[in-house]
Amino acid sequence: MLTAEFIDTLFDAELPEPSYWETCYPPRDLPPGAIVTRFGPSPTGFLHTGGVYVATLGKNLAHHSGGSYFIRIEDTDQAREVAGSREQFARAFKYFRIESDENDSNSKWGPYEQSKRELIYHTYARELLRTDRAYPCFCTRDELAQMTAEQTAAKLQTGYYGSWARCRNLSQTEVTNRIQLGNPYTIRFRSPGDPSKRVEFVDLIRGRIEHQDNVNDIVLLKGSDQSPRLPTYHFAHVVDDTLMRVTVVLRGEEWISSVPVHLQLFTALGFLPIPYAHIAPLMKFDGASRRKLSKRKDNEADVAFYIDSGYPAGAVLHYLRGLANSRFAEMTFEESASSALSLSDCGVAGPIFDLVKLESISREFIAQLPTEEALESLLTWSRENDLELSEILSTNLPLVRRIFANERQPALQRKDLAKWREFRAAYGLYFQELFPPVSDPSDPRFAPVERAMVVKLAKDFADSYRHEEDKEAWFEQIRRLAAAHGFAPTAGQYKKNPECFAGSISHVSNAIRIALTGLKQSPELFLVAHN
RNA sequence: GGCGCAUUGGUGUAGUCGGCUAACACGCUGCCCUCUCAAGGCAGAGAUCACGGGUUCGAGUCCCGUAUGCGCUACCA
Repeated sequence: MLTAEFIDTLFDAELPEPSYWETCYPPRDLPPGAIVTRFGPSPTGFLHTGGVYVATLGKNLAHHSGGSYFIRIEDTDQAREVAGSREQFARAFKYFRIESDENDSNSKWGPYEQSKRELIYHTYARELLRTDRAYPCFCTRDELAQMTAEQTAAKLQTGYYGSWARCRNLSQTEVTNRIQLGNPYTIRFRSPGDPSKRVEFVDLIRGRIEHQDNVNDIVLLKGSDQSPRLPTYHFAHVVDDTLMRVTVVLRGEEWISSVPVHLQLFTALGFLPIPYAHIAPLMKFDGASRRKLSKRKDNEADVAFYIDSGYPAGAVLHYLRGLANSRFAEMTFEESASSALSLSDCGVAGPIFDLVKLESISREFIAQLPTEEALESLLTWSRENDLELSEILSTNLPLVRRIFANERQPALQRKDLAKWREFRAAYGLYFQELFPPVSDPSDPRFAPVERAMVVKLAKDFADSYRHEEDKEAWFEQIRRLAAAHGFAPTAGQYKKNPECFAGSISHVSNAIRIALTGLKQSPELFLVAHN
């Protein structure tokens, strides 16, 4: 066992005692039952859809209980950090309304980046050394890899335990010597685990879970040759969530296996364990099998996919809530946005993230959006993702407003847009800049109406055109036009006696449609003509 | 290999103490409406509730086993 004096030489002489941090971070003054949750993304790339999933649930939980939700950047792996991810995160947090309630300037429980909490971890690491619950380990990565290979070859459990834990009982003299030689070292936890023991704990989503006890002497503090000298996830989780006074740890189910270690750490540090809620990960089909939605393989795993395509946040969030708990899927958008999540009602199997379903929800979402909100949403999206469209829209604002008022009025429920990126294809016909007019009467799109007929129809339509304000009256002139050229004036008549006519009214209106819009499909011609 | 978690139509789920002729939404097919596309209306196909045992008058539901999938087994989170 190392002496207290020796242990202190391993750390900064000014390093505070635990009592200091504990007074810095008192429990929050919150109503009874209030829940504090946190979301801890790592800046190792883009924000994962699963991150938004967990974050929005955590925020819901906190807010509906009168508690607090915060984001803590878990940047303890400096080697894997990707430049620019923090900016990407900020954009995504804003878009999906999962911004932190707390930050370094409005709260005393910060800092909210783990790399800035270095001293806190050091204090507690020193504390564990002092009580002999931790020890310095000089094993190199190569040695560790070698050890794992041997264990695998011998079909033994891999890890740093038992006789494999070579640095577990180093004498103070050995430790001193190796430090003087300049050997870098980590601080490892002296696990009190008993391999024959099983631990039991209650998960807020899954109920009782049983697990083999942890026997691994996991790393607490990473290499002494690094600066800042940061903790592993396990250690940071226990220290931070305790000091930051988190009351429910909501995280992915991949952490279930680590709970025994975490429980040991809470005990070793004299902390009270925090209730866990392990949520199933979003899945994805890959051929016949399913797998976790992957950052590498699936572009819908990157939240930028939704932002750039212009899926409204409200639609995505609604879908995500429904995935977690199907009760939400049955609700209206307003209800689901304002209802409290119940952890025990959450599913335990990883749901398949289905883009088709999202599109359906998103179409409905955009369709029910009040005109002004839809307009605002479209303009915001185009400003950031389609500058050309943005300019066309802003120079034609009255027209855009009219289109939205006529076509996008919620009562019509025209569900033709799942995302704003589709606006060009669906509504470009209203903007001269966005479609090439069809002027060639032999254009194949007019088929089966023949060239000569196209010319006649177009000429007559233009010559006799009257801008009627009533929809039926307006379309009546198309019917007259059709009848004048031997086409059936209604689809019903053509259907009954196709041999009596040159064609159906639909052929005529299609010819007009194409001439007018360049498209084979469009909203009602009456609306086209009036915008 | 060890350990954990999961498994209800194509997809997501509901199915509280066993009473199921297994429900809802999306998707799919057909019809109706209709100037086209949507939307809407109507109808339909699609599930021996992963498999095998057991308990029971009765099992999607309880128990045991198997399979499959996912995860953990890192100085990644």
